[in-house]
Amino acid sequence: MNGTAPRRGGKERALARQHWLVKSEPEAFSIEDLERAPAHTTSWEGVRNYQARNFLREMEPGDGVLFYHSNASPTGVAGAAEVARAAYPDPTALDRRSPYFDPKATRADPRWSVVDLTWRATFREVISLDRLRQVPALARMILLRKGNRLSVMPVTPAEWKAVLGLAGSKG
DNA sequence: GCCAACGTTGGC
DNA sequence: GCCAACGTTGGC
Repeated sequence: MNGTAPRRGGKERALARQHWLVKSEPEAFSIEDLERAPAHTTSWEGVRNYQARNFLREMEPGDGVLFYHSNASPTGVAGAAEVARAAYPDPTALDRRSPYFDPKATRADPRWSVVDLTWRATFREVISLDRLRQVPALARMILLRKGNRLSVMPVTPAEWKAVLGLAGSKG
């Protein structure tokens, strides 16, 4: 008993994959861009909101991610991805030439995090906001709450299932 | 382009 | 610690 045995943070996390939604303006980075990226994978850079960052830090490899197009036509869920690598420091926060540079970030305290995401699917049609709002199972989705501006947010298993169901059906 | 909603900053 | 000013997000 040397007290160094690692404490697993609860079995529930090891058993249950979690689900998330990330937003992106397709003009900046779209689901098609992710599909075309090397190894279908990108690091999710530039999150500069603490609540969103904290969600990034909860992600684990294998978690499912809905990919949402904001400021688009139509705006809506455009595809799905998967967490490929858990959170690590966002290098763009320390890069003076990056639009995401944060003068308050330091190597000792980088402040911001990224995860790596791998493309899983591009939906044949974007599931529009209007469509999402019609689905009773999604009534409480964070995405649909008035005034919501989070760019990274959790999705319940039921919501995940419902959205993928819409993606698989004709709409 | 407009504007509501929200987060952050900074003066006090 | 309060809160007004400001900047940003994102739907329309």
